[in-house]
Amino acid sequence: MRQDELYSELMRGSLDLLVLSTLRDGPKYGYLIQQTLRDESGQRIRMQAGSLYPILHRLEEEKLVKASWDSTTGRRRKWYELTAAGRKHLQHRATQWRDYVQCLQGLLQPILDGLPQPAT
Amino acid sequence: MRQDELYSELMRGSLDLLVLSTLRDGPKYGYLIQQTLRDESGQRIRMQAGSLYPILHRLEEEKLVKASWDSTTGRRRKWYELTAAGRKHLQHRATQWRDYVQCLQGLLQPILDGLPQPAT
DNA sequence: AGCAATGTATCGAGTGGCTATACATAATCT
DNA sequence: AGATTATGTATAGCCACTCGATACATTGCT
Repeated sequence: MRQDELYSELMRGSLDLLVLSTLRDGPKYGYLIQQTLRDESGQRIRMQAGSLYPILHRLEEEKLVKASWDSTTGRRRKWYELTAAGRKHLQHRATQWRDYVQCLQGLLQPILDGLPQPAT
Repeated sequence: MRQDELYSELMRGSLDLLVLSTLRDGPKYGYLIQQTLRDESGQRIRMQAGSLYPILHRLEEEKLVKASWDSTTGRRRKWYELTAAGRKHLQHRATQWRDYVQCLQGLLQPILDGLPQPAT
């Protein structure tokens, strides 16, 4: 656990999905992927660098992303972008995730009903 | 992977949540938990015995479920039921899951839009 | 008698996330 | 100028976990 009240546990099954989804609109480098997840989730999804980079390397090895170093700036940056296969994979996994959520919803709804609403 | 087109990957982060949720209406034994998940998910969620029993033992150790052997029938059955702490834990995890889903929804919606609808 | 379903359990292999650590550059503060 | 913080990528090792295979016993069916 750790990380106080974050989603570390739940993220286990969808880490690659999280990473791939941040690349949907174009290339990003690792640190920027972290920031994107953090910001777009209202500071709730925090992916550790030690988790992120191994995932990126694996995705690269699986030809789902393509990487290239940025040599123009003094700062070393490795940009990742979806390959065609990567985009297809992302769509497949996203669809699968939506279906899985629907499955769980049925099981959890009776529990969630009768519970106080979350702070919106 | 394996298991063809099931949710093995996605389930990784929510296996204990799945198990606990089947106990919400009363005690069940392992095999029955498997059947419940399978049936209530339209045959899509299949938890292997090799995954289920270690989880149940861990939950028991964590005092989230209480187990007792059924001695009346010839068939060995170990019934599990939620403890007070277990029910609280379940509610907490269910809430957390709902919030996490909402986070991901935002990231995935643009990808899911423009994709063919699933077979309902 | 033979086979499938029911029922619990464990082991070994493979995977995979996370903490800690390392290293380097740019920007900001004092 | 020196120190600290933010930016940026990467790896090693520990730990936890999932799953397929396997084992064993009972019940029901043919």
